[in-house]
Amino acid sequence: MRAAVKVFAERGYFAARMREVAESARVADGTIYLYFKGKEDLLASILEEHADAFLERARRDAAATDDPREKLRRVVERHLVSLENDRQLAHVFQIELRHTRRFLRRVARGKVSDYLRLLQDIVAEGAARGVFRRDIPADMAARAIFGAVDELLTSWVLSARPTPLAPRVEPLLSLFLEGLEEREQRGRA
Amino acid sequence: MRAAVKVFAERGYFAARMREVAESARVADGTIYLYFKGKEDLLASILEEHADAFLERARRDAAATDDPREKLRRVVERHLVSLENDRQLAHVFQIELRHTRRFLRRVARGKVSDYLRLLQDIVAEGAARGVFRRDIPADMAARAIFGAVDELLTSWVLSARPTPLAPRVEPLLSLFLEGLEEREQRGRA
Amino acid sequence: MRAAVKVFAERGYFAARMREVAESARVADGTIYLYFKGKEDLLASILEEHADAFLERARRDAAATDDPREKLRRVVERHLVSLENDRQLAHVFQIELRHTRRFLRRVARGKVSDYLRLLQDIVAEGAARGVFRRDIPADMAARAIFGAVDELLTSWVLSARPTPLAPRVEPLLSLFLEGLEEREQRGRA
Amino acid sequence: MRAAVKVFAERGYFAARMREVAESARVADGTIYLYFKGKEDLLASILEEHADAFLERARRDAAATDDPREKLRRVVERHLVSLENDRQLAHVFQIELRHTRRFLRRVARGKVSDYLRLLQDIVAEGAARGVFRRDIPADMAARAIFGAVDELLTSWVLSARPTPLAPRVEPLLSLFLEGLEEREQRGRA
DNA sequence: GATGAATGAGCGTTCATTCAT
DNA sequence: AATGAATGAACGCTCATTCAT
Repeated sequence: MRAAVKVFAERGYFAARMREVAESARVADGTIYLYFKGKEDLLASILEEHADAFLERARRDAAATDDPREKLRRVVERHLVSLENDRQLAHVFQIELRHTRRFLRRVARGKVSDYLRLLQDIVAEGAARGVFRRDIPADMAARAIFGAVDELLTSWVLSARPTPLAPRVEPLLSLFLEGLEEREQRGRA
Repeated sequence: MRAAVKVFAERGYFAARMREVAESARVADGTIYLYFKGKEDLLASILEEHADAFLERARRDAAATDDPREKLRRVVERHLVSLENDRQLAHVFQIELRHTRRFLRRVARGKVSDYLRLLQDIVAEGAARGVFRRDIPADMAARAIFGAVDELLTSWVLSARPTPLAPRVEPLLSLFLEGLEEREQRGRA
Repeated sequence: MRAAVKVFAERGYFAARMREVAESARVADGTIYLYFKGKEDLLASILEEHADAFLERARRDAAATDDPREKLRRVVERHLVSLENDRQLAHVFQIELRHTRRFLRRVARGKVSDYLRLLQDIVAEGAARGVFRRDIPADMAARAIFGAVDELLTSWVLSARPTPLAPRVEPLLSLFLEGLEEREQRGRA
Repeated sequence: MRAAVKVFAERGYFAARMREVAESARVADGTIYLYFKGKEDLLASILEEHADAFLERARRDAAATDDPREKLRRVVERHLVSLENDRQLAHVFQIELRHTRRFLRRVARGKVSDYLRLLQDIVAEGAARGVFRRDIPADMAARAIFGAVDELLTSWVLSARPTPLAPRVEPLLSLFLEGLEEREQRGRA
């Protein structure tokens, strides 16, 4: 699977040949099919494995603090840092995972939904506690945050000379938080 | 080209057959090649035509007002409404345009850059005028806004029962603007 | 199709490569698929074309005489001579057409049924006219004759130094006719 | 081997997977190769085992009587009944054994030759004794009889609702014998 | 300009067989 | 003897593109 991430990142999913994946993994062509149903299943498995692990960690990060603002910060940081640490995986996640409509709809979007729900819950919780504005729909806020982070990562992946992502967390969060906070919270922020 | 949008939207770029496009356009297979270099050029041409038209309109929208906040509002609204009015085109823009790395990098991202520059200029102008915060990098703000709108559109395209997009403009703008504004502006907002 | 008969006869259906067929026909690989659905359809088409033509001629041969014994003679002769004149086709008919159960049952046997019916009708007519015995079921007699001819052809196809088939018609017919004839006919035969 | 007969009969030789045979025999994939050289050898072994046993019994049947007509009757009956009692085996014999030219020529036809020789010897003996006609070549008569029985069996195997084969022996024999017998014998028959 | 018959390169996957354990 | 994970050769078919008409 590591070999597949490498080959998919280097050549792109469609240009990648199963033979290349096999060679990269130092196994015979057929061996791949003992563990994966086919090329698409290989891609789906990469998603599953890493997305689940990421979601798990993100949920734990969020649970480790009480402040919804801090929860958001940690989740976004986790998102950016996870993929910054593995550029090949980032490539696969930001580009290769979006290839066919069917795949996007059935597989990739399932994981995105889980992630969006996590963000949405944090926002809704903040709204319930009076920390965040109530007039912004939580699902839209979640989607906006995800979209912003996703776009940041895509441009990072596509850029020839990528800049570090960690320093982006603060300004990005600041952008969203200052907007999400209730008036009275602003003095404190 | 209209036929191509239709077929690409219905079947997906890779599943779409040039023959289907030809049939849909009621011409012979070879005729397409009199006007387009090939399948990819067909996709690129769709992008070119609509992206340029959209950018043109968005720039005019922005130029029609002086207030940077209002500029952002009009551009975002133009973006959402343009694609809401043509779901097949939206499909192609949000999904099919992102298929191969090469295409994404060379073609699609070129247009995105132009669009990002428009947003960035508005943000920078706002910052220069003291309407927007100066501590948020304009390019990052532009990317965040584009990412949020893009994600909104993607989920709209993928959703089975899409909700109208126009009502999303206000809350989305509010989310970003309240965060982007300088402290002293907030009283007024 | 002639090229396919050649290649199938020389290499066998399974060992035959579509590329070989294409080369033999001096067309590109893909061209075959403009006229045939696939490899199996190519085989089926060979059968259809020749079996129908043979049946047509056999029926005409039979209709050209009134004597059931003579009808049988002409049909059997037509059968043997048709394939003796085209050893490659004979090969395909006797060997390659029997490859998969599904094919045998659905395609090849359909034509055999038509042929058996022709033989059976002749036998039944002879029985009705009192020329042939009535105590031999016509379908069984038809199958026995077909089986005998078929076996003769198979061994001819498989033999390294095949002997002419035409001289076999008389003794074979004699073998069957003497048995099929009513007692009283025998004096004359 | 029993497992192989079952799987070959159910799926066909080519569609049969060695794994299925192994599973059906409740052994591991590799175990088959301890006893058979490969898939084709497995098929050949099935043929060997049953064909030899059949030939043995057929020869004994023939030797048990003196009358060439009775010899033929017993051999044909043995042939039909042997396979009628084991439909899966019959399937393999009538269909699956004829798949590749090489196999047919080298393996299957060897046994057929032995069988033809048995029939031929009976016919020749009958001719020598004056029981059968001398003007019918014994090898052709043998082939005709074999072909008729073979065709009977093939149609029985392919038929969805097979009729019993035993009652076919008498009419079939009658068909051949009446034709084979010398004039003077006919009064007695 | 328009046609559409012909092209032919390109590849995921299967499965009989092997062999280290 | 038995296992079963690993092997890797082998191939039918698709479809974007071309070009003679």
